[in-house]
Amino acid sequence: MSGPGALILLVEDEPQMRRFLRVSLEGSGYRYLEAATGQEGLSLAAQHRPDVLLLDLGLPDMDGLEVVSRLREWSQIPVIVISARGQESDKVDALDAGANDYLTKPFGTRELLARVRVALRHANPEAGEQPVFTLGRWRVDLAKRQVFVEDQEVHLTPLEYSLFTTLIRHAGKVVTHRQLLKEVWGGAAGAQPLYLRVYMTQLRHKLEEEPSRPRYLKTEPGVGYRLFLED
Amino acid sequence: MSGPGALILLVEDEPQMRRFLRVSLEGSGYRYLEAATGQEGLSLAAQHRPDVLLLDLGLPDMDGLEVVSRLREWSQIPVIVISARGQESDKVDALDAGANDYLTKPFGTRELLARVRVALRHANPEAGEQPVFTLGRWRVDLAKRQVFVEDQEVHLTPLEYSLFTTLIRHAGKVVTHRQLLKEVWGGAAGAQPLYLRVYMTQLRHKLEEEPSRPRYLKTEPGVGYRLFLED
DNA sequence: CTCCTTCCTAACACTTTCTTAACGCGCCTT
DNA sequence: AAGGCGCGTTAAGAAAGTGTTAGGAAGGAG
Repeated sequence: MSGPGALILLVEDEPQMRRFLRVSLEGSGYRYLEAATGQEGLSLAAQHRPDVLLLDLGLPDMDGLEVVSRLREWSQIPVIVISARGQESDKVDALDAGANDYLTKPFGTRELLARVRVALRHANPEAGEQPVFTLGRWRVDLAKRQVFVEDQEVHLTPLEYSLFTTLIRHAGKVVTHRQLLKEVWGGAAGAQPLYLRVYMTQLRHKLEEEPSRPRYLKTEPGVGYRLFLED
Repeated sequence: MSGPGALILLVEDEPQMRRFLRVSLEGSGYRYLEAATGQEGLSLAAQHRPDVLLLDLGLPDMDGLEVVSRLREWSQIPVIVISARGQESDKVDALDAGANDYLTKPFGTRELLARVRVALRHANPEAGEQPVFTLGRWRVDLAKRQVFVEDQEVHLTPLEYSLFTTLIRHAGKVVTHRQLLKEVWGGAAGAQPLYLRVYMTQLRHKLEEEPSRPRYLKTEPGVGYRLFLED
């Protein structure tokens, strides 16, 4: 997760500051977690693997620097330190302990958010493994929006692709007619079960070896369709 | 190269500041390069691939922000901006343009060095970035903004070039209409899908052998466009 | 100011995709 | 065995999306 919806963990003991940052971060579309102590912060970081950690140095239970170095024992999560201490030696120590950035209070919200964006940008230079779905002779590269059968690319129209990936998302499970129509054609009205039959036929012709006796794109009579995982 | 011996490029027009930083950096064991203008800085960056770039925003020949975004067209080299301007909006703009850090003059040497160490620590292990992209008969020098077909230079207008390099950045993947309009025309409103059709036509005429049956600049109907990598 | 480049816009031809209808087949019920 | 039902299949028209061209507006350079 790198764009909006990224998870930010704030470790800060001052309630007023927490409330302020919470509003700023949630208002910018980030998911948000908070801890009031270093112990709690480390434990939450381990549990939830946030995308960025905002760390106040002045914590009651342990030194902020220790939080950073403990975290760095197992994680490369970007850490932005926010601190009232503006001494150069404080900054140097924090940065050398493993922090990625150091912001002195008071600071502007917009600068903080910009630095969070930098951290997120840096966090995954496409580190996230590309989502590729494979099944039998099929390979689907969700990122590139490409479908291969026996390493031969097959072109799918937008609706075909949408229908197919919807089944992939629910791979193995039955997806009802209603659910498919909703997810592929959008909640709007007008979508008829007939569409499903037409497009399932087309998908089978493009993807199945024997379209008339499908191996993976199975019909569940009276209920819906299912992408069969077993062989 | 990431530890001592790393190469630092300083882009700064003020001789006094240059001398000062040179002493600090060389004294810390870094290899050192300098440029007095944005143009020279970009060119040196392309030639020598420094591990970190220190950039003064107040350059005589071009805006510092433009240096960053030009650089980001082909390189992920960490950029630390050093500037006399301390306004929050300056910081936000620079960071959003692609800078990794922002330091306001005057600053302490030790803090600068600590931030350089952070940048180096972060340095991309995946050094595979090339300022030159080649595909079939095409060669694109991202640093110099030059495009060649069969070693013959082809002139692209700014928008054509931007559209082309956007597709290159996402080479192989489908780029949606929305995304292209956002990245090429800027988030602002008014951008219409019609623009894409017009400029794709022009690109194809300038770059493709058979513009009406493109080999690389493919359309994904209803979705977007894709720079096709396979043959 | 004029020339030149680049960008935006509109019109029209064309292609792909979507929707719709008709028909065939097998299964179950009566 | 006949009829109803659900699903698969096919094809054709409608709709949506795309390619192409050209001309005028806007902006910058000399």
